[in-house]
Amino acid sequence: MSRADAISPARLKDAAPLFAALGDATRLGLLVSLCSGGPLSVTRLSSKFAVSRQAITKHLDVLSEAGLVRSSRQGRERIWEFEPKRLEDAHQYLERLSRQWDDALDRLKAFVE
Amino acid sequence: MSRADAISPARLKDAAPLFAALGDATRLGLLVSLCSGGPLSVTRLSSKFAVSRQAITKHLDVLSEAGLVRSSRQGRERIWEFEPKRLEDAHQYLERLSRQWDDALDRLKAFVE
DNA sequence: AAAATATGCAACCAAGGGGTTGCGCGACTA
DNA sequence: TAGTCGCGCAACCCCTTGGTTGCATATTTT
Repeated sequence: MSRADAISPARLKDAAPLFAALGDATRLGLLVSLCSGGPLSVTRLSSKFAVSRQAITKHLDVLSEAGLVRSSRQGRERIWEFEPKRLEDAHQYLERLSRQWDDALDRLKAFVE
Repeated sequence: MSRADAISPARLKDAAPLFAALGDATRLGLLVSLCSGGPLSVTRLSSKFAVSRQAITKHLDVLSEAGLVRSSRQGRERIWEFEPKRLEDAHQYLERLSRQWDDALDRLKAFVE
């Protein structure tokens, strides 16, 4: 058990933009909407927030770039939907960190005894 | 099981700065260092990265503001250490999101049948 | 065909972020 | 007492970000 793999710099560079995408209240709100409300169009999403449609589009682009969301054209609408895979990545990354912390504590404990 | 609590806007506003703090490769690197390497001083941390000591100080301030790290004075040095509680918050937040997603899928499934 | 709707694209703007350099000051060390 | 070491503070810089408005374009709807 435990004894986590070291966190490589490459993995850091991968994880940072992912967390950065999550680091905005509006974007988190969008994720929540898409998560629990199913696929939605841009304007329908915009109506839930206090900023312009274009601003929402930019946020969706950021989320898309991070792989947290996916879009498809349907007639004159663009429909956005949640993409759970990348969220799992973020999850795993946090776990890796806290596991590393636990290991360090274990080592310290072993050293004291 | 499941049927997650709704994610309140208040919680969004709390989570966003936390993820934002994690959204930078250098800061993630600092966390990894403090996580597995134990408490360290600013200059000692700086030596591990390609940027100036002052830049590292700024990053540490951001992490501290987010509650991910804690500092204390020791002689002429300032020692920084990892603070696991907030990381747990981030972790829980992600779980809440994915649980909400799973619930939505369950509802859809139930509807189809 | 005309009107309405949904989106895309571009320009622009203010603020914040990540980085630097320079300097001053308190705290150890020789 | 000098010197060195570790930090903090402030000013400055450039680029990114989150936001806006205005207009063009494609797709329905009437």
